[in-house]
Amino acid sequence: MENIELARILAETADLMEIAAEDGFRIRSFRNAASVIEGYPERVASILHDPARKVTDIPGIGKGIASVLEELDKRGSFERRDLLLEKYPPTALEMLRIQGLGPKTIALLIETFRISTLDDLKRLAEEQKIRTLPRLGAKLEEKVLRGIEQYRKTAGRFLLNFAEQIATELSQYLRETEGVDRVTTAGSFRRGKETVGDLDLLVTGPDPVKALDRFAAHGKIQDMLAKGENKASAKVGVEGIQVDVRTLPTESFGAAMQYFTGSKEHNVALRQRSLKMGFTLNEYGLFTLEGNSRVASETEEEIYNKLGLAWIPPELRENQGEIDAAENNALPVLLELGQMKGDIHMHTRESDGRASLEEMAETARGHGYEYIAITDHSKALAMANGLDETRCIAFAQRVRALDHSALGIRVMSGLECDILKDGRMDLNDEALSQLDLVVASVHSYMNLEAAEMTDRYLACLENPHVKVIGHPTGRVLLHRDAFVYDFERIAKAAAAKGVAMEINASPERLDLHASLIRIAKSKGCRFTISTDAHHPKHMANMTYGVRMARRGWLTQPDVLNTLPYEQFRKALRP
DNA sequence: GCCGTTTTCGGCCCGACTGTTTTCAGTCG
Repeated sequence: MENIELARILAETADLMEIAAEDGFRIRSFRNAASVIEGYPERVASILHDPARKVTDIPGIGKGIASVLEELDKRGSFERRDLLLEKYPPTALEMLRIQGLGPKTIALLIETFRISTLDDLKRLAEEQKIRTLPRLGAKLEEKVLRGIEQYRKTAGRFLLNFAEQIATELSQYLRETEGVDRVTTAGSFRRGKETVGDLDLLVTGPDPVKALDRFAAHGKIQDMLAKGENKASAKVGVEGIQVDVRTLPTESFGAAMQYFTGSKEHNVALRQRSLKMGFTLNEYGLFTLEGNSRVASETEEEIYNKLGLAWIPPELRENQGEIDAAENNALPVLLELGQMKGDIHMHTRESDGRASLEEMAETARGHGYEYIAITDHSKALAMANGLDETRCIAFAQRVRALDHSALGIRVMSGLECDILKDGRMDLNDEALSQLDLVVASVHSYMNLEAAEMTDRYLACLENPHVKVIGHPTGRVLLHRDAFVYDFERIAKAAAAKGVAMEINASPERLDLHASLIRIAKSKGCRFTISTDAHHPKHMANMTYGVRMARRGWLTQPDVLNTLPYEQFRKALRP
């Protein structure tokens, strides 16, 4: 079992334990173990199998969790979890995802009404049964109905990092098939969309059909939906992500890539263009309307070129002006991951990070960065152990003392400072003035009316110490919608003040999303891309932020942290 | 359940909001 799966099962068990009202500290230990394992640089299962090693050497793993891990490794579950699942339906875990419902209410609802599905829950709310229970009322019923709707809207989609893990694993596996040359990912994953509904894998080679048999034999296949000569579909893993594998003759590889990468809108526009030019385009190639002879099919470049277009990077294929740009040779030279010179939003153990500043600096060096900024939370985020003025100043001094010589990389002393309800900063100007970089973020009062939220951001921009707006819309993918406010106005004001907009690269956020990036750019904004890393491992998420920037048509000069250190400092709001 | 020790127990992170209450339990971050 992979680390991420072990982690997921431990975290889910913690959820069930919470519903069962077990000891809070024990629950926290399970959660902590899950997060440690998720971020552990080595395969925990390998340590379990190595008699010379002990999992209890991993901090956060003691005797109890060690035996749980052993049982998990052997049979995929463990006794405590089995007992909990007997008592509560697995859908109880889904109910926890509904905003406004917590473990106590869920336990009460399950015990009182014996409900087991989300539909049952929905019916309870509609029939106004929830309000018959003590301390629960009409407002909660409304909230539950809204919450179920939101949950259903996002179910069946997966985060980019999860999709990437499955795609990488299956591609490597299929590539080992005899007769297979090439396995590539198409679809929304290739376009870098922030969430992915299903994965499309394209297989070519002299004898690609064997790949379908091999796919069907993979241990993670839960449910084989279809399998024929050219295509197989299956639900994969406990999460049930749908994976489609298609086999293709080598000569139609380019056409298939083009066709299955999409988007649908881009392809429709491209096919219309083909018809006008006397061609027809499908997944096998570009053909003449008269005589049906093949014009192009082996590579995407060929197809685009025959249609009078420059090759269009997948991230732009949304029919949002890219076809015109390709026709006029006006496509942007998109930002590349290798151009990033620093990561300037990250946390350490000083607030809610999991590593020391030295460890973060070392990992950043490994990524080849010239500089980083340490931006721990401010005091309003009490649960994250946020810094007050005194701690902030002391920590900044410590960072300064270590910068450069001791850490081998430029380290800026920064802060992710909360924007209070009225737009004031959480820490006073005296403390903020001592810092190299203040990222201002909203973490509270997220449901303000649009006008009030707009005023809040406008007020925040007035503070001269604010250099970057962190995760500007607050969205959490598959979980929480973006804040509602006048984004154009804020973007314009930020551009005028020289405040950069962050593209938060965390796969849970990917905030800003592409259309807002384009709006902000059109208003004159510049950007930073940062991972918001709470663990050294998270610094690798930069790739997702860059993909999002590419979807927003950004080029190297748009992004401040592509600049060398001195220039970066000068480019920040003065 | 983990950890650290003044080492086999006792501490472990908590402030604020919401909706229901009329003093607070549950949820969220």
